[in-house]
Amino acid sequence: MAKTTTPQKAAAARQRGVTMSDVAQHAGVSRTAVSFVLSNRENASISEETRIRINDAVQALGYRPNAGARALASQRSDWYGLVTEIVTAPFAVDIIKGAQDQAWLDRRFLLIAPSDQADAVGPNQGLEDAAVEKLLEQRVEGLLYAATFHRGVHVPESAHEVPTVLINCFDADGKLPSIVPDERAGGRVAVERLLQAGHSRIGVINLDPRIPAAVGRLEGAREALAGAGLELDPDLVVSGYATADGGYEAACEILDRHPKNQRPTALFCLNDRMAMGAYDAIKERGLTIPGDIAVIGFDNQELIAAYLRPKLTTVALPFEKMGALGVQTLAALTAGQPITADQQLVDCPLLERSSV
Amino acid sequence: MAKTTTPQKAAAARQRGVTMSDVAQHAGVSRTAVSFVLSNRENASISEETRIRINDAVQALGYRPNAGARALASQRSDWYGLVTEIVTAPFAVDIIKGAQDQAWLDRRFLLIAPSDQADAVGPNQGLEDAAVEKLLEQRVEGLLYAATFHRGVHVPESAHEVPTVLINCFDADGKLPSIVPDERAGGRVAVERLLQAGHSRIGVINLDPRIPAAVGRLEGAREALAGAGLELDPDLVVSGYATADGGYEAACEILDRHPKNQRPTALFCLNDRMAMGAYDAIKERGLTIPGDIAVIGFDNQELIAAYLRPKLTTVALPFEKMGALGVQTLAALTAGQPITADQQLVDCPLLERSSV
DNA sequence: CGTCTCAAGTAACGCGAGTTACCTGCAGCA
DNA sequence: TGCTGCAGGTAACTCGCGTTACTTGAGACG
Repeated sequence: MAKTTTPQKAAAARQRGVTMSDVAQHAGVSRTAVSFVLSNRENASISEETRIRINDAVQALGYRPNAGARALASQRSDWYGLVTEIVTAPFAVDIIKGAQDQAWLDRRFLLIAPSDQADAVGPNQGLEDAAVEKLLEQRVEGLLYAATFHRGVHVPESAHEVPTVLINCFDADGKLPSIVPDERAGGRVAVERLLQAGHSRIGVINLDPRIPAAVGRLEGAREALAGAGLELDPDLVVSGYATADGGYEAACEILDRHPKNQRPTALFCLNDRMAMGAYDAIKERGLTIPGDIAVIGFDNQELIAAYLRPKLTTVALPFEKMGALGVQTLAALTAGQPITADQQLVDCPLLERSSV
Repeated sequence: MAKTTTPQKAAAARQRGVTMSDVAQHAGVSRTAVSFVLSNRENASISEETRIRINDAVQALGYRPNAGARALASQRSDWYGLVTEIVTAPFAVDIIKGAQDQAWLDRRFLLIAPSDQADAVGPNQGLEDAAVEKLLEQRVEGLLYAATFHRGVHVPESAHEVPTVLINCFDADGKLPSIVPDERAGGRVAVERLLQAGHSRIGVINLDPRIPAAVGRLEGAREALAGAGLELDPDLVVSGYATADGGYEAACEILDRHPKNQRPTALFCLNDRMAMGAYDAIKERGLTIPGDIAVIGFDNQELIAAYLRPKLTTVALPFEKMGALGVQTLAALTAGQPITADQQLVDCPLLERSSV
């Protein structure tokens, strides 16, 4: 914080763009010397005295390196590209946060390009060609692709020109490394929590059974039950739309289908929005949470989970961590690590609140 | 879509970096000619024939311009910097979306730099120096600063070196242009809607009365009432924390404070989270929405408003529009329009759902 | 037939840096 | 004295592209 620059001087100078040559002239040395000092060159022989003179000149003139010129000369850009539909469909924003923070730590820049393929199906699903093309024009050293929900995607050819890592989705063609949530472990931990609370009749409000999240979470639920010597009762599993209304309807069905004494005492909702609807169904019937019926969700959508009454116990999707891990993985790849199609599973931690 | 490049060839070539010179050589012309064709130069005299030859060469080699080099040579970068805490505190994400989309349309790139000043108070509130510095090193042509909630911010010196526009906040020093929601009009439209539905005893669940949002929205509410010859009853205004719990408590107070016949028949909640809590308070008392009590919110936080039962009628904060407008304003400034400290107000539209 | 003009294109410089190869002078050593 | 070696630098080339000034050849015109 030892800036001795007078703001006026510095500002005025910057307007016209202070270059290394200006600094060199001011310090009475060659531009090369300045370059050596600024890039902290190991084996450069610059006396302590001139090093100081140069640094002083930098301060005095308010010199600021030109990142573009540096990239051009050094053939390295310090930039990663992030293609994502998250900007378009604001869910899983924490992926961006995690990636941003990690990139910032690594002194790299994230160029974010929007993709609007969230709901696309068919040949063009996945990365958007135009976005990738634009990013490659910026000479990004690597690409990240982040999806709003866990699924398989197709990646365009050009993305293979630089190291690429998928976040919250995986390569349908099985060539690229990816970072995805460990849905199965998450489902297991959720149901284990319910078992631990003494529940044995557990209802499940399922998602569309074809998506990876549903498959994994349900599988995990089965494992947990099996661990307690129980089986998943098909009568207690109802699928619905992934919305509050869907959850409401599914919960109504589960609750009304059975006589009181065979009714489940706990509901595992495969996402928080459905849990939100389930709350309504339960309350409407004069039942209490968690007294009469315990509820556990999945996703940890803060706006819902933290604001429902009672607050919702849920399994969190590790968005931020996945984002950070994506950047770290990409860093390793750009540093020369061989590219494999590994799928890294990230833990989904249980968030205890008040609904169990 | 008439790409005739064979993927293999193009990809291989790109690896080593196809330059303009390569294209020139392939087409049998000078590099200058290629440059002229690619930049669509008005007064360049290039015959149709060679123009085609050059374009063919571009396709054949899979040439991709180097954005950095272009910026260096032309002294213009096509980049805007967006400094924001939204990445850190994912609210108002639609500002980013709006800005992104607009920038994309304008063929400009948005460099997003995180700031974590959301809750900072004091001298360092506002833009983060480091983020701005980093962006200026990238030679962005302008800066945007976006806040998660409407407030005054302080901007560091260096941000004044390039055109800067504030989104969802305003310059506490009164020097920079800004884009903010028209809170007052929003408050007015909300209460007018309630009046129109026949309500005359309207309760208000207020935010911290010191923040601009509260001031504006309440002012608007007063205007609407005045328009109907009514006044705001201080007994019907309760402030609370901007959370569901805060709204719950405030609603309880308003509802229980008065005998049944003097109880308000409608609640204007100054944000949706508080409305969420108010719902609970109302339902707990065996009252229905909107039958017994109408509720109107503010913010249009989709996850809440669209999933509450009944769905919440609310006034939307025009995040996306503000983002787009920010980029447009910045474009005008970088194009040479004089910089003024204008504060542009953006309309907050009413979103009719089912709670009124 | 000589000159002028214009279409069509090219050579060469500069943008702001990184990087390599080279230069200079002084100390040490035989 | 003459040679070597090294600390302390510098000149010059390069990155990929925009841009200005200049060249060349062919047709028009008097």
